[in-house]
Amino acid sequence: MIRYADVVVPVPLRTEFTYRFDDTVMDVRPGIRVMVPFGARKSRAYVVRVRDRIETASFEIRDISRIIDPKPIFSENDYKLALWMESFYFSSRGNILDTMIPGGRRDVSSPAFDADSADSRPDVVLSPSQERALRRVMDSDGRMFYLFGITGSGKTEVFLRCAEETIARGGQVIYLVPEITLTHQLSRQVTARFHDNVAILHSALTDAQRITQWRKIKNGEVGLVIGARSAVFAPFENLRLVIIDEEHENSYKSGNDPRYHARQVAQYRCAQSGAKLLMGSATPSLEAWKLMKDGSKMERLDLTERLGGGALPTVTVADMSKEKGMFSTLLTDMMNSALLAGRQVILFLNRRGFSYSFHCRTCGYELKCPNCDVAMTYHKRRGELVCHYCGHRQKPITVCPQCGSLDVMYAGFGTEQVEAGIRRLFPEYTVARLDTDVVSSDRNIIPQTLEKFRNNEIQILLGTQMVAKGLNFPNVSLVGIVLADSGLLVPDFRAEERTFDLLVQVSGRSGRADSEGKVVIQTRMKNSSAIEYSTAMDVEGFLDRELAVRKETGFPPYSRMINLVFRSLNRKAASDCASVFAEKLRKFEGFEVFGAQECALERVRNQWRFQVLLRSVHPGKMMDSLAAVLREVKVPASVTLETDVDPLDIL
DNA sequence: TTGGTCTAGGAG
DNA sequence: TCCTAGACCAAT
Repeated sequence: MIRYADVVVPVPLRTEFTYRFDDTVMDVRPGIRVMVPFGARKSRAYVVRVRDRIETASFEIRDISRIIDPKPIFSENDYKLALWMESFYFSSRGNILDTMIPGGRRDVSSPAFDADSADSRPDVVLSPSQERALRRVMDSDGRMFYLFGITGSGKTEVFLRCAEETIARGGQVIYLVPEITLTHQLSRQVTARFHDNVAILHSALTDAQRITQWRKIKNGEVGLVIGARSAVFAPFENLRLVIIDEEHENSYKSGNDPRYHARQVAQYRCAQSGAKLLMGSATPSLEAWKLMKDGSKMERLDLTERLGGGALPTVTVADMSKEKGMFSTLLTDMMNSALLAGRQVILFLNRRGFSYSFHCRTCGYELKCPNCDVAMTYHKRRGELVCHYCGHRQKPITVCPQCGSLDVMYAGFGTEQVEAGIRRLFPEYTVARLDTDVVSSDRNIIPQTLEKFRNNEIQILLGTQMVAKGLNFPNVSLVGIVLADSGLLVPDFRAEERTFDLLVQVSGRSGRADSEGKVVIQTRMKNSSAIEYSTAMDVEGFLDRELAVRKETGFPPYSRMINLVFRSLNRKAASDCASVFAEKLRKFEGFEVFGAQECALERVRNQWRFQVLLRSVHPGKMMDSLAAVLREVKVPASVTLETDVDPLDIL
C-alpha cells in the first residue's frame, strides 16, 4: 500500500515535510532515519509520523529513496523534547534532532574501553551526612536535590549509591559530568562497579561507536549512562534519575546552534518521565543557589565533613600592585619552604602564551589580530604571534607598525613566561607545564605528566584551567594563583562568579591529605568579592553577597536574558539587521531591549558582530515577542543570527 | 543549510 | 552582449 511519512530534514526550518513510500517495499516507521530527495539534493531525514492518507496537497509529493535504520532510534517523547527545545531555544527541530541523535550509521564493535572488572565495589562506609543524603534522595518524594559539599566530601560516592539503588529498583540513570572530568578516574570507578551495565559516552568515540552505544541504551541493555552534556539525551524509556556532577560548570551549556543547557533539558526530561534530578557542587551556580534559598522546589543536602581528614587550605593574598615582576616574595618564600620540605607545588594561570600583547611605548599602539578585535599573543617557543580566537599566526615584530618606533614591549605574561621565570628561580627542581599549547602537540601528555607528578618526578606543575579541576595529589601542599585578575577584567556580569569558582576549585588542590594546605592568590584587585570570599573559602558568603548584587542590578537569576548576536562579513549588514530587530522588539512591552550595539568582541574570524540584549522578569512575554519578530523579520543570508537564551556570557 | 535562479554592473 | 558575484528564494 502507498503510505505517507512526515519527516524532519536537518535544515534551519521549523517545519515537517511529507514523503510517499510503498509499505510492501519499505518498512518505514516513526523513529527511523531515511534518505529523501530534497530540492536539488539528497538529504537525511527523521521520520516522525506515518499516515495512510493525506489531505489535499498543494505540492508534489516525492518518494522516500531508502531506509537508513532498520529499527527506530528515537521515540515520540524524544521528538516532543525536540519541539520543546525548538521553541525554548529558538532553534530548529532538524538541527536539534541532529544534536540529540548520534550521526553514525552501521554498528561497530564496542569502543576501546578496557573494563578491568576484577575489582568490584569497595566496601566504603558512608559518613552520617552521606547516608542522610542518600536516604533523602531515595526515600522522600522530592524531585530536585542539591548535594552541596566541599571538594573531598564524598559527593561521588553518594551519586554512585543513588545510581545503584535506582537501578536495583528497575530504573535507569543518566550521570552527567563536565567534559574535562571525563577522565580515567571516574570511568574506572564506574566500570568496576557497574561492569557491563554502563554505557560511557566520551568524546573520543567515533560516530559509529556512538550509535552502537545509543542502540544499547535504547534496547535497555544498560541501566546507567555516563557522559558529558549530550548524554542528557540518552534514550532511556524508564528514566528515574538524572545526576549532574559539578553543576556550576559552563560546559553544560552548548556553544552552538541549539544553545541548550543540559540542566534545563534534564529538568524537562525529569518532568516528562517523573524522574528525580540530583545535582551537586562545592560552588553552586547562582541559579541553583537561589532555588535552594527559595526552598520549595529544590532540597539542599549538605555534605560537611572532608573525608580523609584533610582540612581546608589556608589562603593568603599577595597584593601585586605593591610588587614588581611576576612573583611576589610571599609566593617565592612559600614555594621555597614547601619544596624544601619535600612537598609539591601547583601554579595556576588562566592565560596561555609567553606574554600578553604587543605595545608601543611611543604611540600607544596595540597589535591586534587582523581578523578579530583581540590582542595577539606572543608564543616564544613557536616564535610567533597567535590569535586565541581564530588561530591567525604571524611573525613577531620589533618595530611599531604605526609610528615606526623601536621603543616597543610585550606586556603581560602567560604560562610560557611563568615557566621560564620558575626555571630561573628554582633551577634545582623539575617543572612541567600543562596547557592547550603543550597538549595539542601530543595527546598523551596529560596522563604522562600527571603520572610523573604523582611519582614525584616533577615538583612544580604549572598550568591553566586544566590543573584546576579534580586533580588529587596528596603531596601538594601549596597552590599559587599567579594572577587571579584576568577573568575579572572581562566586561560580563558573571565575571565575579566565574573567578570565584575557579579560585575555590584551584585552591581545593592544596593539602588534600593533611592540614598543611596553603594557597597564595596574587592579585591587583584584592577588594573584589571573588578574591575576598575565596580567601576565606567562604562559599555561602560569596553566593549570598553575589545573589544580593544580582537582585539589585536585576541580572539573572532575578531576570532572564536573551542575547541576539548578528554576525556578517559586512559590517553594515550586521549592524542594520541588529537595528531592525531592536526597533521591532522595542514595540513590545514587558522586557528591556539593549542595543543594537557592537559586541565586546566586535570582530571574530573576520566577521563583524552586533548584539541586541533582552532582559525581563516576565520571560514569557519576552519569548513570545521575540518569536513574533523572528516570524516577521527575515534575516538576510549574508547575516547569521545566533539566539542565545540564558547566555553564560554576553561578549 | 544548500542549490538554483535572478539581476545589476563591469569588461569587452 | 556576455559573464559573474552577490542577493534572494524554495525545499514535501
